[in-house]
Amino acid sequence: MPTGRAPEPTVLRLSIYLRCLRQVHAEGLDTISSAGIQERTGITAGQVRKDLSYFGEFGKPGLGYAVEPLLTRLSHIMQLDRPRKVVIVGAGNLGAALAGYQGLRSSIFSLVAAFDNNLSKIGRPLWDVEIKDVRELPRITQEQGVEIGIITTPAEAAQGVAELMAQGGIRSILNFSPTRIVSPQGTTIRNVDLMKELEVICFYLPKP
Amino acid sequence: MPTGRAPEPTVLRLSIYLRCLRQVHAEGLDTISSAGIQERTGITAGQVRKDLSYFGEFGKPGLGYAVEPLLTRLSHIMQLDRPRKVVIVGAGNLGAALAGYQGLRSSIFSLVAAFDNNLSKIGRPLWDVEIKDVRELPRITQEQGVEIGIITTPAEAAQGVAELMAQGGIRSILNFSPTRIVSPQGTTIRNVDLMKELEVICFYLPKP
DNA sequence: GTGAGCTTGTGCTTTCTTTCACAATCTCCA
DNA sequence: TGGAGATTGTGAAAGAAAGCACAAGCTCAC
Repeated sequence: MPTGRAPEPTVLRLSIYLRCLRQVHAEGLDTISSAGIQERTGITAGQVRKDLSYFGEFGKPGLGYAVEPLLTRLSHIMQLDRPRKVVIVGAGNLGAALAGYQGLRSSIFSLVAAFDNNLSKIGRPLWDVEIKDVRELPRITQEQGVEIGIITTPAEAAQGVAELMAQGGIRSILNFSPTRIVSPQGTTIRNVDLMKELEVICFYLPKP
Repeated sequence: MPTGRAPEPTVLRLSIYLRCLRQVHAEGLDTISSAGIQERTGITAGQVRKDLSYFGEFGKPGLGYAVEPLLTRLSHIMQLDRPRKVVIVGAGNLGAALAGYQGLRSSIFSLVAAFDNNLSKIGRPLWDVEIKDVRELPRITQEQGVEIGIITTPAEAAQGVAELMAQGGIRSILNFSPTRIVSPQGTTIRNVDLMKELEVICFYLPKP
């Protein structure tokens, strides 16, 4: 097991391995080799082995990896082995769509509230939660022990929301707004930028 | 100007520069330095200069970059200088949210249709387009010259949809379904994996 | 018990990115 | 016109990630 901590690209792939393992497990297989993972994920076998080796020795030579134990270990490493509460700020189209997402009603994630600053939305139901005033965010997230925040507001509001979240004890933020947020002290931010993806895809369109 | 083509990380940043430049332009500035871009985007000035240098010499020493010309040049490089037609397949929550996205009704992108395979959805309106039978996709995209496809179906359907898209002449695909798609010959795929983002964010939660 | 056959973990090599630093170039004001 | 000040473009160095190849280890059939 290497000494330093895993590089970011490895962490991104961990989530892919996890999905693969869940599927393999559902299919009833007990064991899978790095070559088998390559076949299902497209990630080369060598890469798989190197990635996993950052966290320990999980495989048996000649046999491969035992699916269930590896699933358990990886879930633990990814900190997906206990429930996490999530809030969404910005009850527009995207916010509403994400709020309805089944992945936020799983054994791991649960959506506890949605927030907006638009008075005509506040108080209304959104799927199975109620839209609350964003000014209540710090109090509510603190009280409920919310750890993850999702931002789906317009760009102008994003920085302020991130700060409210930090104030409310949220440590990890997923930002869908098309702007850079300067991380409040102690928080991690990941950006998902739909417009960027759309533009980048154009770059790769065949040149005339 | 370096000979080879730009590395992928550079292309991703190009889109960020573009957004920054649009904003700076809207503010009425004529000129911006790499340091100025760093201030607004967080990308280091040296990185900015190197990225841009892959495509030409756009700046003037002592002055910086002329905003409008650079905007034009970058738009051209990203192939964002002419309209692109887009279709969405999968009229669920996420598909519907994306279909309503203003960015798909801009001077560059226009949404021409949404598709689904669910009979109860086919024929219904979705914002300003109609939901059509996915089996009509190849014909319609071919006729209309659609270049970009967005997949928001469940995982099981994604591969088949990608193939229909390829058949309909689509060359670039944005895949939101939580699965790996094997690119049909001649198409580029970019994946946006929401569940993955959510899981990865957990990894970065402070360890207890 | 033993050997054939897989498959892992990992050091080494190669490739890809980022950072650094500075000569060259341009502007602008006196 | 000339010189101070700013800022670029880029080669060279450092750093990060991916690919490779193989010794070591495990299994299983006979």
